[in-house]
Amino acid sequence: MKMKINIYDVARIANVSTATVSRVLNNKSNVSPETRHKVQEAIKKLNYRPSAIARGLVLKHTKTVGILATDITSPNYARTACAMERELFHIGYNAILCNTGGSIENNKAYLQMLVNQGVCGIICIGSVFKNTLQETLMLSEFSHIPFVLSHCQIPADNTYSVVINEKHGIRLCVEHLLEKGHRDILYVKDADTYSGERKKSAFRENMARLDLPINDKTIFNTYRSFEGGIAVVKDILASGTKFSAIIFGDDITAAGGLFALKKAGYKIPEDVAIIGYNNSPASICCDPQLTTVDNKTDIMGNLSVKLLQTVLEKKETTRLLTVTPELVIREST
Amino acid sequence: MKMKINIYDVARIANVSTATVSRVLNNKSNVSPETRHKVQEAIKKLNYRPSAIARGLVLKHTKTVGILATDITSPNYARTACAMERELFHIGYNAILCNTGGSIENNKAYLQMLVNQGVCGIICIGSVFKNTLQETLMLSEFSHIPFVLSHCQIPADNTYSVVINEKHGIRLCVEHLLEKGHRDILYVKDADTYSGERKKSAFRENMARLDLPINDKTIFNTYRSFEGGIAVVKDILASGTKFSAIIFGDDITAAGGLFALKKAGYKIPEDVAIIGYNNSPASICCDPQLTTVDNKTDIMGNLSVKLLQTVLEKKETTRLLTVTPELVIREST
DNA sequence: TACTTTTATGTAAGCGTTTCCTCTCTCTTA
DNA sequence: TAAGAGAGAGGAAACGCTTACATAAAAGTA
Repeated sequence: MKMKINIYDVARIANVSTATVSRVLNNKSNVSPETRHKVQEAIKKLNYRPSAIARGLVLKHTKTVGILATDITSPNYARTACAMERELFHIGYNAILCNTGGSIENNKAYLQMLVNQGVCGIICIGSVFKNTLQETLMLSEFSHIPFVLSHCQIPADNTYSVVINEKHGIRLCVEHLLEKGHRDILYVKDADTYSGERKKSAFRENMARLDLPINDKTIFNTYRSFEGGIAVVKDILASGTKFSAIIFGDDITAAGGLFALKKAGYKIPEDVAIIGYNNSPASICCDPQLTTVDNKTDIMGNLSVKLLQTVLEKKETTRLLTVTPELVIREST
Repeated sequence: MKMKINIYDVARIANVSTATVSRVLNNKSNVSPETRHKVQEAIKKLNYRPSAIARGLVLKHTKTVGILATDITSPNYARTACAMERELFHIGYNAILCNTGGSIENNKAYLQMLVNQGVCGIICIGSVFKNTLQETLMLSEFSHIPFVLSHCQIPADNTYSVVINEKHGIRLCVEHLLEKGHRDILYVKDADTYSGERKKSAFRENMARLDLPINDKTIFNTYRSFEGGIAVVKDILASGTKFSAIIFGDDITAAGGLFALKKAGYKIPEDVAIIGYNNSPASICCDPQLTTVDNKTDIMGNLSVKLLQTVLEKKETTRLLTVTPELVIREST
């Protein structure tokens, strides 16, 4: 019993050579309409599907791209990864998912694995990758394959970036709070990533630009989680800093902060206004619902794929795409 | 300039045949220790990595498995998919991610694509697949590859299942509420899936078993979302049904319900107790925090992969694994 | 009409592995 | 000492495709 139909079977049935079958398969010219039709009939009759593996072997690459993420459990990354995969499938590619967990060794192992699999491109989600990639990408074994970096930039010939304008996101927050009459605004940084750093400095700049008070007691640090939010509010209250609004680096941290502030007797938004970041599902479940910044992560995913596509088609393209976040105003401000 | 090192290069440097290199690569016997060592040195020296594609061609399959999900944007699925991918990588496989969006055509297209890619197994997350798969899997083109179904069962030779005991999950909810003194318990079904159906009937059974009132006004329907939760609470209040507790099919729906009840002047949990389902990040952000059921989705992911692995190794194995959910008691009850 | 060009098709090599088969050499054993 | 067994290694085919090259027929050109 024959396991799988191959191109020879089709050639035999259609009474042509395998070269011809291959030509119709790949929509090459130089095939007469009648022959083309004959071949297509044979394909249909046999229900033939070309083996992506065999094709990959001769072409030295497959229509596959690797998606490297630290952890798609995080809602933003999940949204991005999902959008990417959809778009990839739509244009005939498929996606190998890699959750590196942020470890450098894993990262390298994954990259290695991806090139062995013959991926034609790699997309990285998240700014954590900057560290690893910076050095790794210089290695010759990766230099031939294009990288699209979502959320970070690296000066290497084979990298392209899609970034979010965090500066603008923070600016929207600060200006919104100012409009609402707040002047004593705090910022909570909850991640040691490049993106976290950029948001923090954007906060500084905007506060300075608008002549709002800014010093070493207006920025607090914690870790991204509900508990991290609770902890930082404790710090804030203990510090005795004067404040009427807090911007958090992420919704989940904001949710924890909100929780703690309410427990401490503050009314939100009357006593203190709160803004989260990332517009995650949780932000809507808070009471009051969180004002937050939507990072358009799905759009970033789509754009990343489209960028990669134009690179793969060897078309002229820009190396950097910037998307603009939006403020989602809800009850907490 | 040579693009990539191949097995011939290694053979040449080690002064052996490619057959021998292949044997050490695959840890076959019949290689003398000295030869093995020579080859390993050559591999290290050249930094050689065998091509997964070429290997795939001769083996007719790659160390790749497809993960079919409707939408990994949903926190549970993301958690499962993430756990699966981690475990797969750990045992040397990689994962092709597929977000079908629930459409039957997509589903078939994805399956087709996966077999063309030579995956050695497919894991499906979610009970939606039952419909499509039931018929599709009978097709001979899929019969040779093993399927692991997370969340559903299908009577086909090449399928294996990992399911969650929803019955038990619901039982925990009802008994917990009964302990708290509730008798008038409502159930909100928010998904037309097999799993949704099972939870609903489990609710019926448990209410009956415990002699609690159950009729056509104790079960309500809506769609899974914050808004769906708001809408169903409106329905419930309009129906005039007597109730002191509500179990929702999902946290996000519960969050919407909670929101609506508070707006309507109910105190939670004093006036009415609420239980969600799935232990999603959002459940912790609600005020009061939601009591919910943890589906152990990461464990399900791990088990799915392990099940697949034993199948691939042709070892004897059970066709069905059941995991037991846990009640997470928080403030809303 | 005789030529060049274009179009349609076939032949066969090659992509990088694995593995079956063969061969040689050494070690047993009668 | 000769035959047989077993271990270690190599030769070469096979996996299913693409494509450079070759060839033949058709079409265009003068």
